[in-house]
Amino acid sequence: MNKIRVRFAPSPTGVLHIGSVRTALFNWLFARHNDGKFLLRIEDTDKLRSTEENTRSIFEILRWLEIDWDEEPVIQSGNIERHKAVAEELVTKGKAYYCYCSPEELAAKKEEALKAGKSYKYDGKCRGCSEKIAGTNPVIRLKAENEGKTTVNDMVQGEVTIDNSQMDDLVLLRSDETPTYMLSVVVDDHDMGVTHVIRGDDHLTNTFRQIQIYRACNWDVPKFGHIPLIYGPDGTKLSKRHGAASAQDYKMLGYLPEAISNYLLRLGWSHGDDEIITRKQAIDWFDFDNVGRSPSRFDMAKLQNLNAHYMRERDNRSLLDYLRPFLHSELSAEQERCILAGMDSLKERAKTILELVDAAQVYVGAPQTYDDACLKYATPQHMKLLDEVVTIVNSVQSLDEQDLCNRVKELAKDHGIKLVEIAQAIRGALCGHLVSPSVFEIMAILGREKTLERLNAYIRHYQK
RNA sequence: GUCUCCUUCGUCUAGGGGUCUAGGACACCGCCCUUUCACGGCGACAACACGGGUUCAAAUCCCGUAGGAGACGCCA
Repeated sequence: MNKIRVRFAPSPTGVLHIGSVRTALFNWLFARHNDGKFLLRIEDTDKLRSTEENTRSIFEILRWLEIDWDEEPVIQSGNIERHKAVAEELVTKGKAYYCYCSPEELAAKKEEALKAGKSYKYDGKCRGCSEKIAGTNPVIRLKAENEGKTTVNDMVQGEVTIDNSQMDDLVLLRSDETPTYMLSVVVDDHDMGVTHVIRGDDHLTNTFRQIQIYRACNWDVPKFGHIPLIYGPDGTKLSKRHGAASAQDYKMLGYLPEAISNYLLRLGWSHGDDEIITRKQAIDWFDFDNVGRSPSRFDMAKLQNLNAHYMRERDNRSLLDYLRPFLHSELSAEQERCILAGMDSLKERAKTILELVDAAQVYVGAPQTYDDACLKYATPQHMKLLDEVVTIVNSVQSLDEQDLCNRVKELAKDHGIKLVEIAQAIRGALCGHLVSPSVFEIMAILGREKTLERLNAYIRHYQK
């Protein structure tokens, strides 16, 4: 029995689109589920737009998402001679031919066809040319079958049939003797022993062209699975202008890889009512029967929700390591101690690492400014209360969250006011704004010295 | 324009002829918890695109219509 072999074949002409990441994930899950191989191929034949840096970032982001590959990645540009040889062989076998039509000539015909309201298709003028005339630069075109119909049994889309009269004599080899994408994919997929081609929906119609190449070469045609594209909230293809479209973008926005994976998996695939799905479950459950055929829209709010979930699930130490690169400076041992101590409460309030970074500022340093909202808790009466809080902080033996809470509650009671009045004033002093974990927890973590500094600074600031 | 695909709550989806007065999740709204914000708990709102068939019975099958998307390169 032949083992399943799938591949992910990005072109390094930019960063990885989030839709490509999903394609990679589906390929990977399919391979792992079936105990097959997941291969990588870098389609760098567009030399002008492909860069080393993009290739590196693709590897990096896949590793980050824990999508590992099984064999040495294939670099497509290394196979150009092979592609060329295949094209020439097809000419000798009478399956392809040299075409001497100039681009201008073709453009004119195309325009004419368009004007007449007809769809353009190469007219096959050079179909008889099996010889290469010395000193010329013809392209090689495939002699497409245009009788009958071709049906693909797609793993996602089901049976798709096209009339072969639609088929075009596509270019296999350009006039500069470089292979076209159509030729390269087919040859490489064949040479790599790819059994299942899983890719974006946008390739569905290309599939029929590629099948023709497989047939001309007399090669086994792999199975195909075309997964629907991901759209933005407005229903058009997700792109940069929707805010973030690449995996890198989401990484920088502070999303965890496991959240992105989980979200992408559920976008277009389902397993009953399950929403939170571990890697292991994903591998166990993944199959193409449950991949939807309709395109889906990217929903940032749901991603955030999942991210919040996975942040709460992460242990505090790993979260601390995670937020380091987002910080402006190195953390001191003391700052680390505080953040770690307060992490349980911090992570519960953050949906992204970026938000966690903001929330952690309480433990990085004293507030530089105070939000206007603090004004509400900066009246002379509040200052008097804070003076008493200072007294409490000075008088207790050590700062304990529960103990502080009890004492301040007592204080509120004595003054006949609600706890919130004092708590918010303290919060303003500690954080510079009015949203944070428990102020008593913060005081206990910060310790007496820093707590007093911040309380006094606040009092001084508003007493002027 | 031609070809191909798609169409269940705002969004992601469950559903594969009767168990659907259509289930879950996110978002939104309300309540509870509460020192703020979150978390958590409870609840509300909310969908089978439309029109024809087939059938005792259709969200589920068939055919149209409309809308959306993708492909039509010597880009990948």
